[in-house]
Amino acid sequence: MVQKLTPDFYLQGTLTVARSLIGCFLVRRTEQGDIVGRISETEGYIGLVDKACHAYPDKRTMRTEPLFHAGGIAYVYLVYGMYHCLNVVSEGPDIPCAVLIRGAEMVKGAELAAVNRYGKGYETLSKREREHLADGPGKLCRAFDIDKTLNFEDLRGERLFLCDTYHGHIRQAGRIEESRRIGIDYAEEAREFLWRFRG
DNA sequence: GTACTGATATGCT
DNA sequence: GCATATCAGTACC
Repeated sequence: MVQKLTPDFYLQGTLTVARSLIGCFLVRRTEQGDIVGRISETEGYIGLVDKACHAYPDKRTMRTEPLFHAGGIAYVYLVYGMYHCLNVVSEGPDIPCAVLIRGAEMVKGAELAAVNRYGKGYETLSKREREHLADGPGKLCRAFDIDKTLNFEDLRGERLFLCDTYHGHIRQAGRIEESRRIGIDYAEEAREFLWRFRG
């Protein structure tokens, strides 16, 4: 059975959501089957106080629009002209914030993920390739076939959703490590915030 | 394992 | 024009 995260889950504080997402399952439902990963790394971004957030300080543009919606939808954007990043929008409407999904461990659909990432079957991957299928935000989006067509997508929908139980797999999170976020050296004091979670 | 480099498109000054 | 919530490849150790 599959237990999707409830609407209330996404309305909690961003850092609570970021922390609670560790161990949850990200499901990408495609015509060929489900691609499923256990979320292992997240980062919180809080628009009103966080210079690293695209919506700082309360900056509402076409790009940041999803961040201003109520929690529970996807914010997908392009970085460095090449890679997509998936965020889970959190908290209520008009409070721009989200959780970046930075990495996942494959649970199901590794074959599909291998084709998406490397254009070849899982069995033909090197050990190195197998271990890095979705261990970064850009890699995860490639593996899960996530691009801007999923921007604004309802995360309780059919194409992309989050759950804490997926057919016998149950959320497990032991100790969760907090650390500084990655790739935001421009963000002054916000660099120091311990808003990255791993577990 | 770390260090460096180049590729690339979009959103904003 | 310029900066960017990244990655793969290479060269090391």
